[in-house]
Amino acid sequence: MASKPKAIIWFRQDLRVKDNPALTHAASVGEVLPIYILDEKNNAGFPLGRASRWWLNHSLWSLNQSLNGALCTFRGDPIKIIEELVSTYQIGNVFWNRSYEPSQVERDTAIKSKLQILGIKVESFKGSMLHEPWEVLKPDGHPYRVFTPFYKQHRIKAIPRIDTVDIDYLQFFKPSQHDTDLKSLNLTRENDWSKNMLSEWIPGEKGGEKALKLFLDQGLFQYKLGRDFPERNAVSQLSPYLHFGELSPIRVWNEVNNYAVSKNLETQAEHFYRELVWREFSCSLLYYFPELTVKNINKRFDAFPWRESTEFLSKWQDGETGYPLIDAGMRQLSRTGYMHNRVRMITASFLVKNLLIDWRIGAEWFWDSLVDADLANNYCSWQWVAGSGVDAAPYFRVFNPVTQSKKFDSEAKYIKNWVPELVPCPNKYIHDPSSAPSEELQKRGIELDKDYPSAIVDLKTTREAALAAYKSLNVVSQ
DNA sequence: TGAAATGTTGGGGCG
DNA sequence: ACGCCCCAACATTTC
Repeated sequence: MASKPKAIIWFRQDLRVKDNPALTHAASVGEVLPIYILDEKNNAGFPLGRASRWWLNHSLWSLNQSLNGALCTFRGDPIKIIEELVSTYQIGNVFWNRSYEPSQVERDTAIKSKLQILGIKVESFKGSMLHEPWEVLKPDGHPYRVFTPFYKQHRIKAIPRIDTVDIDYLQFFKPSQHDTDLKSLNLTRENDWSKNMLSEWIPGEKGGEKALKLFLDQGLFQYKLGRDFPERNAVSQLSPYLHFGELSPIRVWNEVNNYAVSKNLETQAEHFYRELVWREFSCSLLYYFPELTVKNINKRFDAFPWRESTEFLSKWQDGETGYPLIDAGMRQLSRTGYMHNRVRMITASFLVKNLLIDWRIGAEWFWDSLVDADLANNYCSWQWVAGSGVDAAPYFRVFNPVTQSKKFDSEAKYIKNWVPELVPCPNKYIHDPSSAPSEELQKRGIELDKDYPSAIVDLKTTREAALAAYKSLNVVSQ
């Protein structure tokens, strides 16, 4: 008896049902086996961080719901697992949406050719990017190294169409001989932190839809200027959904575009597109410069005199630097797996330029802590801040956390939210308590180094030291 | 997707 | 009335 043709959809960073071309194609073949493989070996050097594992766990759970419980999860080497599945259950087709990290590209290429030798039909699709790295190149065929021309080139290209599949018509089959339970992945453990995370986030496709609607309602109209203010709800907070592919960038682009056109918000939207294109730019950079996660793109930085200071590092990580905006950001990160974009730049600048700690160490902390931890975005951004990347911030651009605080959190709402011990502090001193006369703080019941740390470094002298260190590299600047 | 130092200008106080 | 100084406020430059 001839059974129906079967297809595997291998979910990776596309944990959604809507606008998922690999799923659509699998559905068109016949019966579908949706799988996810936790491939920890592939992330050599970059094992999933604790925030990522938490998010992934909930996202897979949510995807399984959307697939009526048909999702099968495995851990181990994808080639072995897929090979075994196709031979055990006579599966003729394997589909996935492409990933672009160097180790993923290498792995997927090997899997594709091995399965093809076995006579399996394998096809991969564009599902995570508006345009893939090889679709946005300079006229001479080389990759862009500067954002603005990349952006211009990117923007003139037509945005791809949205793919749709009606989930009710999907027919699944169960691999009866395997343990495919999500729990066996052991991704996360329940504790106080994870409980709090559940009050902050709704991972998964539905949560993504909700976040997108919220952004259209409350963020987009004030995006251009408002996104600089950490206490205003102007940023999209879509990054984790885009990283895990719970929202497709094509859908996000289209929804924002439709809404912006109907409400005359095109200028605001354009600034949001820039951020989407930064994501694509980072993806392209990592694709063409695969070592940027471990090495300075600008080789002159190899001689940089980084300082080893576990004491400063842990104070930065714990949000105990004595600079309230820095501490607010770092505590938001630890507590919620997220930090507002501007505050990311300021905290990163502080680590690299005021504490002179290697950007790779900061990147590693963010990688572990962020729910939107993304290899390309994270490491490109850190190199950008450090000044060691392509098209990076000039080395002399040192953020002053106190000035930034007064400018972008003038009422200290963000600070008070994350550094509650400073709530009684007078507004005049809250951006830099160490500069306050101690009796002024005592009046409000605050004692430095007891209730809140005094500043761990002096901004002026550390800034000068950073400039001197950078100068010693003879980095060419504008 | 800076900040600080330096330069310039112009109004007001004052002799 | 006038020049001089002071010093914001703003602009430019330098790091």
